[in-house]
Amino acid sequence: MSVYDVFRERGFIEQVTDEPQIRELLEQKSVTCYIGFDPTAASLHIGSLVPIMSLAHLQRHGHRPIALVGGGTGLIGDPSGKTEMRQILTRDQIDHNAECLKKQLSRYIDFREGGAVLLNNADWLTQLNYIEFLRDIGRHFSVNRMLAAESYRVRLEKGLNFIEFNYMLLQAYDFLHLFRHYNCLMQMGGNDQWGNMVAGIDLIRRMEEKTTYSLTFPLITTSQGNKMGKTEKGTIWLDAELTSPYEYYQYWINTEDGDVARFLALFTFLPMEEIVAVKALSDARLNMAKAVLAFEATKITHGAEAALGAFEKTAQLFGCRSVETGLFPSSTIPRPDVTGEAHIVLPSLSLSASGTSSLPIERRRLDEGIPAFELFHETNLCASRGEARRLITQGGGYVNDRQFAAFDERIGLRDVDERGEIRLRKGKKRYVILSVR
RNA sequence: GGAGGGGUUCCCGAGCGGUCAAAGGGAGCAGACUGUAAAUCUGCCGGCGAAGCCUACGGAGGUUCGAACCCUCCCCCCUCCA
Repeated sequence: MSVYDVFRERGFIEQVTDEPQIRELLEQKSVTCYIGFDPTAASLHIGSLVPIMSLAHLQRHGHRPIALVGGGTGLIGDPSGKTEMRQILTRDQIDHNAECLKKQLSRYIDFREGGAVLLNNADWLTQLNYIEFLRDIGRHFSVNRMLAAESYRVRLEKGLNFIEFNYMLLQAYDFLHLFRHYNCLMQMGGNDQWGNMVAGIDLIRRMEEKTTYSLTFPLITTSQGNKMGKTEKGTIWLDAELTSPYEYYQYWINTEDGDVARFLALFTFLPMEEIVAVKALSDARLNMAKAVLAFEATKITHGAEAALGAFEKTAQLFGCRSVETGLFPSSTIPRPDVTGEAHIVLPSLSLSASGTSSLPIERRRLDEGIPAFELFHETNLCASRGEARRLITQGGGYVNDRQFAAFDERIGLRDVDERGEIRLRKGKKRYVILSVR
């Protein structure tokens, strides 16, 4: 089975330039393909996971992926898919971000000798000479046709800056450069990149008289129509410092019912035969599928140990529901023991020890007791005391799973559990753990 | 450069001298129902322990007992013309 079939089957493909030829191409032993990543931030987020996974699949099938960090194009700003001009970052910021992305990408793809290649287009773009570039490259572009491109047409209504208008040329030039120096035959990317990718293909045809290809990924949205990885609380980053493995795990476990199978296909490596079975699941067993999704996705991004930590913390906070042995046999998520009845035996480790944030609190403050709403504010569970008061009055505040009777009820020593911790909870999902010292 | 139209709380968007912490919608938060899902219903949704006070309607001044609303200057955005 070729990667192309894998892409098809798992939902990675939105558009391709030439299906039969690309299929044939990818059946060969080692093809070089590239994807660009914008260094607009110091970390990638879930939105970049589809491209990342595609590179990983390519590599698993013996091809050579090139991850191109847009250190040079980042200085310009891609207008595609954006309604407003992007904030222009400084050279230093871009360089810093590009470095960070390199590190991050190497968690998914093997860049060691002979493996994938990691490049930064700043290396060649910043060397360009304006006049030469116009004469050699610019002359191959028709402004009329560029204006017809979807990405520019949208922006024409809002205002398109000249600097951004050049983005397409630079990206096309990247492809040309990679074709010449790395024999890169295909570019992949989000569907909003289609125009830029095709521009590269045209440029290569004109200058080198060779045919190259491109493949775009669908823009992944949830069945609610929301962009992946953006929650109201902010972006879900791939960097453990910015989004903890636990939060990452939680993001996935909160996947909507209708998205579970699709996401398992895109964001895990579990075999499709197992994923297809999700259709038959409902209720509790569908939630098991979500746990598997969360576990596998977390494992890919943060490693097995972190995934296990997130799994355990989740089990402790939300109660342990183990995944049946028969479901997703390929997943390494912890299972009930052989009898199939008992719950997973979890080490009763302190929650704060399971790699999650906990806040210290001094014992003597608990002697007198602290009014609940004050503590909720202090721990950032609520943005203001007023909000905390309202929350608790309405029944949304809990200590150790006990709902407060009054907003100014005092939290004191009697609320400390045997592990020396106090668990504050807001609603169903937000926890803060206080460890007494 | 000229002419016109705008900038209101997280977003959209009403308000055009007191009754405005500012309609309505969206988002968000919580409760109920559930499955840490969705949908639905209910409540909340600037800050301060309450009556009250403070901070807010692009910025700075001014008129007025009183200004988001009127006047002046400035800044920013959009449309048309050049």
